[in-house]
Formats: sequence, C-alpha cells, structure tokens
Amino acid sequence: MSATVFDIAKKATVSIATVSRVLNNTQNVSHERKQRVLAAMEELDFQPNRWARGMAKGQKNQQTGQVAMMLINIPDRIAHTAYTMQYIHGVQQEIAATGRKCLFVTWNDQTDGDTIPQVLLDGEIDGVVFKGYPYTEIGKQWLSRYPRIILNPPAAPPDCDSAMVDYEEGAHDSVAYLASLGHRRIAFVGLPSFRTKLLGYRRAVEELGLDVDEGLIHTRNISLEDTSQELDLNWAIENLWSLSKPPTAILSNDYFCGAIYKALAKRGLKVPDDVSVIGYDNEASHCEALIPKLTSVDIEAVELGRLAAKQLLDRIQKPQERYRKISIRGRIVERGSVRKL
Amino acid sequence: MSATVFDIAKKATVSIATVSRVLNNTQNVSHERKQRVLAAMEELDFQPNRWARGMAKGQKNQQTGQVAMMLINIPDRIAHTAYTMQYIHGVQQEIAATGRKCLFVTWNDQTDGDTIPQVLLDGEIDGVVFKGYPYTEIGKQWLSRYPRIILNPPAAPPDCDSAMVDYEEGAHDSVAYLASLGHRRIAFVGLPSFRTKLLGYRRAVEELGLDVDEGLIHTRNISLEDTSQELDLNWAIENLWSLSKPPTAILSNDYFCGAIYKALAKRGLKVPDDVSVIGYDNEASHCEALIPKLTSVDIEAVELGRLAAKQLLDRIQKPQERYRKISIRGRIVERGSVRKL
DNA sequence: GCACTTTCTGTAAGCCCTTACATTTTCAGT
DNA sequence: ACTGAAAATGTAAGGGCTTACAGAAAGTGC
Repeated sequence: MSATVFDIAKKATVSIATVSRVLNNTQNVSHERKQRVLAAMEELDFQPNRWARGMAKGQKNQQTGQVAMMLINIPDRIAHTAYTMQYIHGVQQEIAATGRKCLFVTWNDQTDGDTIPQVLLDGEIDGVVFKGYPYTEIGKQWLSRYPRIILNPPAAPPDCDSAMVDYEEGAHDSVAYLASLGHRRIAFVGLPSFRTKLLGYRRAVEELGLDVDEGLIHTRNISLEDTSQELDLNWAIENLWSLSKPPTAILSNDYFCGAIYKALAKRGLKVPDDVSVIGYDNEASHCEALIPKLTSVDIEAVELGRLAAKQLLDRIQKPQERYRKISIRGRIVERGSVRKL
Repeated sequence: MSATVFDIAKKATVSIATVSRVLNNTQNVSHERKQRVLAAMEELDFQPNRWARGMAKGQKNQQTGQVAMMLINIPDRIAHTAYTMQYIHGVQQEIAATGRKCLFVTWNDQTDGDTIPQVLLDGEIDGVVFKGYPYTEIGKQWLSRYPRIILNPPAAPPDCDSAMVDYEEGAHDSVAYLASLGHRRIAFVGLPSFRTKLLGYRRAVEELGLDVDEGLIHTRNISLEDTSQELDLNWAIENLWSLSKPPTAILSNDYFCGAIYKALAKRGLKVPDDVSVIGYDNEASHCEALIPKLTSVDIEAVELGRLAAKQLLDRIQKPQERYRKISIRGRIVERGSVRKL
C-alpha cells in the first residue's frame, strides 16, 4: 500500500488540503510547513495516485495529454527509412514541447486483420497524426472519431487536415537552382505519378525562359526492381542523348540516381563534369553513398512533422474550423553532383 | 457533460450496480435488463470515465499499460536512420502485442538542459526501453526509478538489462561466409573501437585456418569527414595492396564502403570481380545506392527491439531477478559485392 | 404450500485526490 | 492596542466508478 495524502498530512501534522497545495504548487504555503510536507513525502515515498488526481480534476481536464503518431499500412520498406523517422521525430518534438506525450503506433490491416489499435479503443488520446490509411470500413470509422491530420498523402482528403510536402515548389526550386548555375537544358526523369513535380518543373522552365523541349521529359513506369530499373534508366538516358542537343542537367529522385549515374558512366559521361544531377528526398545515407555525393531536395520531414503536430493541437482546440492543408517547401542540400556551367 | 452510470441507471430503470455489472461483465444480469442497459448506453453515447474506473479498481490495477521508448542524447545523424526506426518498430510491435502502449520520447540534455521528460515525471509508464544515456546526475536518477533496458550500448551497464547486437558473431559469420566462397585472405578495415568485431574476425580466421596476417588488419581513426575519410581509406587500401599477397576480400562497415569502392577503383580494382567487399549494418538505402550493391551484415534491429521489449516486460514482472544481457546474431544480406573465388 | 438454495438486484461505502468556502493567523497602518 | 486586508490553513463536499453486503425474486424438492 503506498502512502496517501492523509498519511502525509498526519506525518507532517498539516491538513490534506495543505498537502495538496504543496503537491500542486497552487497556493501560498508557509515555508516551514512546505518543508515538513516535502520531507514527509520523501520519507514515505509518496506517489500521488494519478487516477484520483484525474478524477478530482474532473471536467476541466478532459484531455488526456496524449497524442498518437500512427503508421497505417506502411510497408516496412517505407517505414524503415530516415524520413519516416524524421516525421516521427518532428511530431514528437512538437507534442513534447506542449507537455504532452506521443504514442507511437503501427497498424497493419494485413497482419492485424480487423483489430483496432488499443489506443483508439480506449480513447486515451486527444488526437492522431497519421501516415497512410486504414483499409477497412470499421478502421476508418474508429480513426474518424478523433481529431487528426494526415502526413503527406497523395491527395489531401476532404475529411481531415493534411500536411503536405510541396513537391511542386521543390521541383521548381531545383530547376531555378540549376538555371542560376547556367543550365538551360534540364531533363526531368521520373514516374508518371510525379505529376506535381512536373508541374513545378514546367512552371520554372517557363518562368525562367529555359529551353522547352518535350524530349527532355521522361516519365515512365520505371521498375522498382533493380535490374529492370537499370534498363529503364539506361533507355531514358539513351533517349536524352539522342536529342540533337542533350541536357546538361537531370532532375530526378534519389532512388533513381544510382542507376542514372551508371547509365551516364556507360556513355562515358561524368557527374558532375559533363552532367549535373539533382535528386529528390535527400535520403541522406543514399545520397552520401553515391560518388559523387548527390545534391538533393530535402523534403524537411522533421519540420513537416512539427507543423502537422502543431496543426493537430490547434484542431483539438477548435474542432469546428475548416480543414486545412498545410504544406512545406523543401530545401536544396548541396553535395557534389551539380556544377556551375 | 458526458453521461455517467447514474444517467444510464435512470434511463434503464436499474441500479448503478447493475450498470457496472453490465459494463464489466462480472456477474449475472438478467437478459432483459442487460439489453435495457446496453440500449441506454448506446443512446447516451456512454463513455466510462477512466479515472473513476482506475480509482475504483484501486490497487489491482497498478500498471499503466504504457511503456516508453526513449532516445537519449542521440544526435539527429544517428536518430534519423533506418535502423533507429527499426529498433523503435520492434519495440512497439512487442509492446502492442501485449495490449500495452508505446510512448515515443526523445531526450536531449543539450537542448533540454535539466528538464526531465514529462513521462518520467508523472510516472505513467511501467518501464522504458532506451538508447543512449542521460548525461546529468538527476537525469540518471529519474531514469533509474523505472524498470528498464538499454538498447545496444557500447558496454552492458551493471544496473539494468541490456540488449546487444552481437558484433562478434556478425564479424565471425561474415568471415565464415567469405571463407565458404573460397576467400583465404580477408582484410579487416575499421575504427579502433571495432574491438568486438575484430574479436569475431580473429576467431573465425583461426577456426577456419585462414591466412593470419596482421597486415590485413587496419584499425585506425578514420575520419567521419568526407574528404579525409577518402584519404584514410585510400591509405588503407594502398597499404593492403602493398602486401606481398593482397587480400581478396574486405570486411568493413557500410559507411566506409563507398570510399573503399572508390579507393579500389582508383587502383583499377573492380568489385566484386577483383575484390569482394562486405559491409556491416545493412543500412538498406546506403547499401543499395552503391554500385554494385553492397552485401552487408544486418543487425536485425527490429528483432532486437522486440526482444528488448519482451525482456522489459519480464523485468516488470520480476524486478528482483539478476540483470540480463541478451544479444542477437546478425544475418548476412547478399547483394552484389561478393563473389565466389 | 413450505423451507431452502440459487440467482438477481439494490444500497451505500469507499477509492484518493482537488478545491470552494470558512476560519484562523499574520501583518501593515493607524 | 485596534482595525481591516491579505495570507495561510482547515473542513468537507464531491468526482464516477466498483463491490461487499443485504435483501428480493425465482427455482427446487418434498
């Protein structure tokens, strides 16, 4: 049996109210009595019962002070990356900064079936920042009971806040960056799903009066499988270099740049001497493994996590306001794959 | 104001005891009344107040059902990596599997000063899995109040459980693996701090009767700074190839292998045709960025996290038992940097 | 129908705090 | 020394639930 306020009060010969006041530092208590109480607490190893506290605080404290960071149906391949870690870290930092706590939850319909995470079930959270979606109806329902914000979905959902990576501006900025170094013919290599990036690319090319040439744009379902990927990118590079005027720089994704380097090397082209290459995502260990190290657009995942958490906290206060879509502009991290023309 | 048992009782015209019995399914309640109660709950959207419940249940329920996963004084460079993510994921999985919840906490003496994380302060956790140490005395004290386990410290501390990556076996296994492919002269390149790995290396070399040659072992304070690192590893490779019989394989760390590839290339040596290279840590995006992709020893971080959490849960049950040091053997992930001799 | 067991149900006490309100003490200003 | 305000302290009322205990209803065997 652990000590209660009564035990402390008796030991320190004060009233329970005084004990409580010392405990919460709410009102003036004479120095001498305070010491007595503190001493008694120390001696009896007093641990206030948190349920009793919660109960006594009553309505005023309906918030649990806990927020969940959820990874929903994220395959390990994606979950186990630096930027997922960054998201989580950002979220946690912001939550901790307000004295709240961050629960980390993974939820996988494949493995868990219809099991709803315990956290949602017993409602010990005020809201959730999540990445990915639940597949099941029942899962969606449970999630929708809480104030929430989704991290970087392909498209902002209509029924909650979202925090997006601004791929358009990122692509725009990297084109502008290359242009500022004198590049006029910039290739775009990516998947057809890179629509937003392509938008940014086109806008920048137009704004800056660079060479417009559809031949410079290669979007194709590049295989994620290694060997085919190399073939795909080889093909892309061959096409680019069969243009009457080949590009002097290539815009792509970190993930493809290894194969791009290789394809360029095959044609005897050196990075960055002959061609500048700029990636996207700034997956550090990837970029730094390449030789030369890859210049890339950082998506600012930590900051995005922080903003998302901040927005969630706002949302918890004001459940009624219109849903917001916040987005964040990336930042170019210079390494060794781009040179001045 | 949300509904209470009284409201339900009134609505269903039963006593609060009956409501409670339905809620907890503890005693027989006639079918008819049970239905009435259930209906009333549904209608009033009854959510039992968890503080009141905790309070009423009293002692029987002293566990909070929450466990913290803490990153203490881990610099971002290390925190934002795939394997940190894997640790966390493993810990979370195991904790969730027992119906508990996982709090994610970062704690940084540099930025936070003497601030103790809220989680420790209000004791809403049953234990903690942590990576890194608090620097301050007061921090250590707070941490030591809880059942805990440390993830992969340089050395197992005497005052808590620890979960270690078995670098010795990992190094041993990779030597054995190379030996099984016909390699007899295997170089070891790393930092002086790679003592455990070196132990495994030597043991394997001896066990398997491979060439013993101190010249094959290069431990030196390789710089973490890019350009110097290249110089350091260049120097290592030069030394190795100035031996009368150079190695046919190199054992190192993922992080150094980029520069090792480059140094080898400089001497006209191709990986894996002329030299096999095997890394350590299996940082996927790093290994896969290299060309050829790097074969590496996976530290099984997810599994280690899981084991650590499991051990912690045990520890919480049996606080008195001797501290344990659990360790886990890695697994070689084959990619393209090793070939049969 | 009676005595007795078994099953249900209700009353009320208690879990351990916080805090409104009442009371006592302290202290400045006269 | 006396007054009134400010500071310190204490008393007691909950807060929403569980559960021991007692009492009512239903079921059993004769």
